[in-house]
Amino acid sequence: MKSEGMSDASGVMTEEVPQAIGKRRQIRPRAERRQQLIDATIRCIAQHGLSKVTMQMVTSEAGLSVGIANLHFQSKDNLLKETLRFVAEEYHGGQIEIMEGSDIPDLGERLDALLDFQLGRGVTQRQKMSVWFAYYGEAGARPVYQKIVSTVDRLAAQKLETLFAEIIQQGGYTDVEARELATGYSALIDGLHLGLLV
Amino acid sequence: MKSEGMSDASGVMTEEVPQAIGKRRQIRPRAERRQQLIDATIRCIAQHGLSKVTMQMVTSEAGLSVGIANLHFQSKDNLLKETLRFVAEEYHGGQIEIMEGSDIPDLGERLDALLDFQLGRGVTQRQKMSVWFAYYGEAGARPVYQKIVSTVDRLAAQKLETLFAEIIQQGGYTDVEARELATGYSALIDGLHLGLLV
DNA sequence: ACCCAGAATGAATGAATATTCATTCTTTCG
DNA sequence: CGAAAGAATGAATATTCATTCATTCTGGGT
Repeated sequence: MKSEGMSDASGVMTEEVPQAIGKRRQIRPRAERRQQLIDATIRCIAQHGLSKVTMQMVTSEAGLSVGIANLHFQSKDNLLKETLRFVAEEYHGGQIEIMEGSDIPDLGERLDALLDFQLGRGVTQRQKMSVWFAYYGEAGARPVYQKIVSTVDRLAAQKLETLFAEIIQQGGYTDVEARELATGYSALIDGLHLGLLV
Repeated sequence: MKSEGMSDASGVMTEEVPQAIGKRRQIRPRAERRQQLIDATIRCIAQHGLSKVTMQMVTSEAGLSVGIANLHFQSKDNLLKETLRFVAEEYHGGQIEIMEGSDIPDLGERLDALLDFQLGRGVTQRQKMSVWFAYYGEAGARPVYQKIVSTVDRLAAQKLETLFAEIIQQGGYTDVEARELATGYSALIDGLHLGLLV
């Protein structure tokens, strides 16, 4: 090892390197840095594709140094896994909150709110969707991803089925199975999202 | 450069390496080798995921030497691009053939045949689907993929809309838009495929 | 003011992997 | 048969990238 005491070897021009103004090293709590890195990862996946993401890319997108991702996430694999977990939980968490939220009493309106949430646009939403499908593409080959996605997926499907069941009961409809309705609805939404990506 | 004339430096034990019996070098036409490599690529993507595929992996899956992929496809990127093109064209080509095939006169039956084709199982079909979605995940970030997919997609959508229009006319239905029906149908099928992957 | 725990940095390292190309092998055609 | 064309091989090379870790820095506690 031994790294030649260089930095500032000149003794002159010790002006902190003029570059980007006020870029002092900042110390922040662990949780905050983790989130910062996950957000950067999402943007990178959306912009370059899961298979082209590198640690350099993510850390510089976050405005931090290369080593920091390993410091907080141990490995690249783990960073990607945690990023998927975050997106999955946020997406499905949002849905579940709407579905069981008692702040919207009318069931029909609740369904509308759900649709709004699922199809609502905005850069962020679009980026999250890119990430979501990037992982879907790898899920077949990676049990870890599959587990994360399916766990959270199943829960949302459950809630959706319940919502449909309530609507069916309240409206006195017949000839409709809540289960099938929920499956079809989910598939339709997923398919529409896919269409938006291309 | 300069490669030190070594090979067989020992001078003894020059027994052709007994390994796998009868593995003589085979010379085949360009087109055949290309297809062989594309098929191997599909299997590799389905099994390991797009981001983990390596040239070693693909060529050895094909039972050939490392260099051959670059010989026939110039680069890895190109091999992947051509693989996507193949899957896209096969999948949509199959659909289109069914939709405009005059060998099934009844329109309803034709729709059934389409469904069969789209949801029909089998290892191969499943592998192709994995590949399909792996690329979808990257499509947002890669104009090249997006172009291939959307071109072929648009064509199939067109044909599907026509089929629905015919059915609507023949059945004398009203209150239905062929365009919307086609969009919904496609989204539903895509969504169901996604569900199958997890 | 001084200390130090822990946060952050980034040059260096090494492993993984795409690509090249000199050489070897097959087949075809005169 | 002999030579030429070009297909195939795989060791060597070049590149890209994750990961490590010695060093530097920061801010709170005394």
